Amino acid sequence: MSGASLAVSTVIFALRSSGRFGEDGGERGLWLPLVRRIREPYEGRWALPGGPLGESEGLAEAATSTLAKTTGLAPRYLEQLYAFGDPERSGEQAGSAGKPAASGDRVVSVVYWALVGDDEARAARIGQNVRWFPADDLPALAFDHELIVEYALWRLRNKVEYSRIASAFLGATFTLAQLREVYEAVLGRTLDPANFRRQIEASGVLEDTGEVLTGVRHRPPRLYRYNQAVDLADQGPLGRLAQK
Amino acid sequence: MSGASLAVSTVIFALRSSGRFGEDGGERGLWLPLVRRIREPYEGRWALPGGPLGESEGLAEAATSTLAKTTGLAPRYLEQLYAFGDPERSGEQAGSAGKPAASGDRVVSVVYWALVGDDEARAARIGQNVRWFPADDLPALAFDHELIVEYALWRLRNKVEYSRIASAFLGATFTLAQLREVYEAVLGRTLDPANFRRQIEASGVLEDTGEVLTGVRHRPPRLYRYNQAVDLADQGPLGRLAQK
DNA sequence: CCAAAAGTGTTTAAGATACACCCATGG
DNA sequence: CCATGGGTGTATCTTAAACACTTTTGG
Repeated sequence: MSGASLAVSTVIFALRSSGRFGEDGGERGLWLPLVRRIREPYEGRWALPGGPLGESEGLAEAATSTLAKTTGLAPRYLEQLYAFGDPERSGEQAGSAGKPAASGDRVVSVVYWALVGDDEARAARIGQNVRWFPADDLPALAFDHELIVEYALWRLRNKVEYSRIASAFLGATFTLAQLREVYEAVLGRTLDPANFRRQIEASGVLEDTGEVLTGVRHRPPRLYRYNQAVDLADQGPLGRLAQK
Repeated sequence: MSGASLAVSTVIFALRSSGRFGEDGGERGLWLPLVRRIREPYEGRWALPGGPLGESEGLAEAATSTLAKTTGLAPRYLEQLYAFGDPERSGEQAGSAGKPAASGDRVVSVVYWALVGDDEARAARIGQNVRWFPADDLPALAFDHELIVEYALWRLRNKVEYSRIASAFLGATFTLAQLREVYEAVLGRTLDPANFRRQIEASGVLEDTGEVLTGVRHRPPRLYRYNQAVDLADQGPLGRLAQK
């Protein structure tokens, strides 16, 4: 009936220090895992993890299972990005040295984007054909995956400014400085600590745990947690559907 | 390979006076065309227009062709809304008297939303099983289409505030009052004419045509057109892809 | 001249930004 | 007591909202 087969792919973001992945220190930045293609088309190129949609699987469910298979992680946040379905998107890319696909295999990809926690990503099991890359320094990708990653980054940077998704990169409790560092890394610019504090407090998304973080060689910062009543990401009527 | 067939549906919005469709006068409001289902499941119920994805058709292309088949219209604006693919979404709805679907026919729907012009919608050819309904007073719909329409309305109302999509409801040139009426109808509240003028002027999306609209029994208003250089709807990296 | 909507000006309030300054802890 | 980041106060700038007022047409 339908003229296309259906796949689900996921853009997975983690926030890590910019040295080698798994080490501490240095600037924090966004990283994402890619898988190396072992078949034509684009054999040998890096691509977004994904796979065909299972018979009785929901779309978000398929994205979650891809994420688990690739990294062994569960997403802290998951949202649909876009459905890509141009007939030519499996073919050659302009200016690319990649091998063009044989035509006839039409694939529509429903793409999700996910955020995983800092600590969890560190412990992520990594397979033979899986590697993490800095989001701002990617190799040439298969298919139209470069456009997809670019769009996912754009969505993430927009959304971090009007929702509380930044919390997905952190643990259950955190200091305002840690939260601010997430914002700074995602947005790529520094923020005034004083004004950041006021903005977050005014938004009402934080709760004071009453505890402080000790062991630092300066005044101990308070620990906060996110207010459960505030939705992780405002998606309107889709809210109940998105994070079930 | 894939366990689901693929369909493309479209939520089509027109802005019309709230009397009977095709007449003048009264409040302006959003209307949308629905088609009556002539087969199980949900036979006799109203549903969003749509159909299976053609073999060599792009997703947006399929949405446009559905729109043409249903209303004879070309969209002034078209954007992907969401891909719906829960395995149970073809089944019965809670509290509904509709007939549940036979299971086994899994359908993933990529849904688009479209805006059509006032004047064009008036001349739209209407088929036997197609009827326009006010967006705020819909009958019970088939499948999960009520949720889909609700989400489309939410997106439209959000987007009208930070993009220039309102122009899609108007002709090539228009007065500020006409533009304001579009905003008021979509948002469902009145806006201060003085402040509206300043906001729009400050945003830089309008160009003065130098002409005025005559024949009104008060001071003739200026006619404006939209600045081509400003993108119709900011979709970031997808901009080039969205309106091609 | 009058009604009606176009268009301008002004006042006020709210929000964002910049930055000075005090606080509390480890060493 | 000093260095360091946590946390507070405040002056300033920008933007949005409310609303009085002037302008220009048709009747």
